[in-house]
Amino acid sequence: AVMILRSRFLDARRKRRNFSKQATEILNEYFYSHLSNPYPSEEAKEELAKKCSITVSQVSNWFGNKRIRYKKNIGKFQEEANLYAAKTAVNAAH
Amino acid sequence: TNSGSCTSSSATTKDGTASKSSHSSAPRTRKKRCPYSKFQIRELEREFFFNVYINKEKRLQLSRMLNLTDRQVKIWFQNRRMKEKKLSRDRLQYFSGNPLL
DNA sequence: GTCATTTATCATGC
DNA sequence: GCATGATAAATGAC
Repeated sequence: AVMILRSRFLDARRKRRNFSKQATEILNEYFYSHLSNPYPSEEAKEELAKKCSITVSQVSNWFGNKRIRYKKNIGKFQEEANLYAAKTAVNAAH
Repeated sequence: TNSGSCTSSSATTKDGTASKSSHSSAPRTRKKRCPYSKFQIRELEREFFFNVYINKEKRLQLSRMLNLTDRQVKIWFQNRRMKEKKLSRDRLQYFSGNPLL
């Protein structure tokens, strides 16, 4: 039984599973509303992790990947950026 | 799988003193990340298992054997310790909320 | 020394 | 076939 858990843990790490739609939504909202400084504090990471039902490490991974991939091709993310910019604007109005 | 593309030499030749020039901002090109070979990893892991912190002496010896710089070996051990710490954290989290225990 | 990070690479999802 | 999450070298703050 222990061996089963152990092996399950070992391959559960690199086996990739996409995050839920809601989780990606939450992460993107934070990223594009902090585009000038997309570096969440440790506390912010914990809160995001809780809201997204993922680990803090996964939040760090997501922001690391997002920052570099956004920087490398801003044009590709322009549409996405506008989308979330509008979304946060609406939220602010409420 | 990768062979000779990354082995030693590239930036190590005479490092530094290139001072010459590159005026003001010398954003010295970040060394390209080159994955280590299976053999290099095996030897590094062997030594890590033996001792999580490596001597300067063994470090030099190992770097020569693996055709890496001392700095690379030093950095590898630092990263490896961080990996071990993260593995511990993940194990704890993974097995903590487990219904079968 | 640790540790967050950058960057390229790896492995998978679809 | 790329998008995406995780990991592996490399840097820099402290």
